[in-house]
Amino acid sequence: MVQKTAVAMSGGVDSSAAAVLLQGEGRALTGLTLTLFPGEGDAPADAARVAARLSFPHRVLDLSREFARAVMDPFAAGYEAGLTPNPCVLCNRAVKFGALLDRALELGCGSLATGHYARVERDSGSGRFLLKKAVHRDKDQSYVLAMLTQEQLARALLPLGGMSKEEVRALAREAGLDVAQKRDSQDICFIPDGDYASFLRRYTGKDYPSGDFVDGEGNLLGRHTGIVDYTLGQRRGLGVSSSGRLYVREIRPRDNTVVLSDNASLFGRTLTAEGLNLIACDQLDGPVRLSAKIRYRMAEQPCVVEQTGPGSIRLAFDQPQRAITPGQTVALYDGETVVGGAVITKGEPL
RNA sequence: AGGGGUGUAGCCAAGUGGUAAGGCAAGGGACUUUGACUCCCUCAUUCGCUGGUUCGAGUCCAGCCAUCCCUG
Repeated sequence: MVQKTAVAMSGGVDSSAAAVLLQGEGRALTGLTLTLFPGEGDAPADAARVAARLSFPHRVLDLSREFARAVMDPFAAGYEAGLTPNPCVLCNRAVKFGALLDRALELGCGSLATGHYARVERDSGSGRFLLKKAVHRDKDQSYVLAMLTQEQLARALLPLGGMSKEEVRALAREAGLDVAQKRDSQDICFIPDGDYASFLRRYTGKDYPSGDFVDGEGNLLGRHTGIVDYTLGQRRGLGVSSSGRLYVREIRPRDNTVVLSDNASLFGRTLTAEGLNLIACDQLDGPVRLSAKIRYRMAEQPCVVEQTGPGSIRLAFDQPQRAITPGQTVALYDGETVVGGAVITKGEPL
C-alpha cells in the first residue's frame, strides 16, 4: 500500500500547484486546510474545490487554539517587550510543521507538503536533512523555514523548490484550476488589512501608553503613541519634524521611550541571537564564515558566526547592516544551504 | 493704551538683496507570504496685506491687519 501524503492547502496558487506536482508523481494525497483565526475568508472553499477537481480527499482542521498559543500570543508579547517578531517563522515551526504535521501523521500520512519555495535534500554523507534555497532566488522562502528541526524537515515535502512563479501559475492553469490567477498573498495572514497595531490593541484589549520620543542625548523630540506602534529602522508614521529624516533607533520598554536617530546611526556590524536551530550540523565549531539574512527581504550578507552557548550565537557582518532588529530571525546560509536560524536578541551599534 | 515678539504649503521650519532648504502629513509608485521596514516620485509662479526703495525684495523702508507675551 502506498503511504499517503498530506498537502497543506491555503486555496492559493502555490499549494494547489504543489498538489498537482505530487499527484503527477503518483502520490496519494490528502488535502488539509487550516482554520487559524476568525474571518479567514474563502481559503477552505477554494482548497476544497481544488481537491475536488484533482479528485483527492480534503478536510478542514481547526488549529485556531494552537495558532493563538504559538503565534498570536508570542506575536503580541514580543511587541509589548519592544521586539519585532516574525509570525511566519513562528507559524511554520509551531503550526504548519508542528500541529498540522502531527495531525497529518495521525491521519496516516508519511509526510507533509507545502507550497513554499525552498528545497529539502538529504545529505548522503551526514544523513541530515538539508534545507536549501529555491532555485529561483527571487521567490526563495527558505528564510521563513530556517527554524525547522531535523524531525520536521524529514517529513517536509517542498515540490515548488525548483520552479518559478510563472511555471507554477502555468501548471495550475493547465490543471484547470481556477486559482491559477489568484494574487500572491502578502501581509500577515491574520491581519489582512496590514494594520498590526490596531490588531494588537483589539487582540490584547490593552491600551498601550504614549511616551517620549528622544534623541541619543535624551532630548525630547515628541510623543509616541505606544511602544507597539514601532519597529527598528522605521521612518513613517513618527510625526516628528526635524532638519532631516528620523528613524527608530531603539525601543525601550522599561521607560516606555523610543529613541530616534538619523539613518547613519542605524548601522551595526554585530549581533547576538538565541534559540539557535541548527539544520546542517550539530554545532558550529569555532568561528565560521557564512552569510546571513536578518529580515525576509534582504540579500544574505557575508559574515562570521560563532556559537557562544548551546543555543546562542554571536555574528559579525563584513559590512555594517541597517537596523539589526531584536525579535527578528537571523537565517544562516552556506551557499545554497540553510545552516540554521536564531532569534536576534541584540544588535550592537557601530 | 504703551512696550516687545511673531506672521513662509494642511503642520513644523530654513532662508537677511539675486530668483523659495529640509522635515511631518498626504497622494502615487516599486518591493513583499514578518514588521504602516525600506526605497522612488509628486506636493508654495510664491513668502499676512498694501505701497515704496532697487536692475532685482521672503529678505530693506512705511502703513495696515492678525496673533502671542509683558505693563497698566
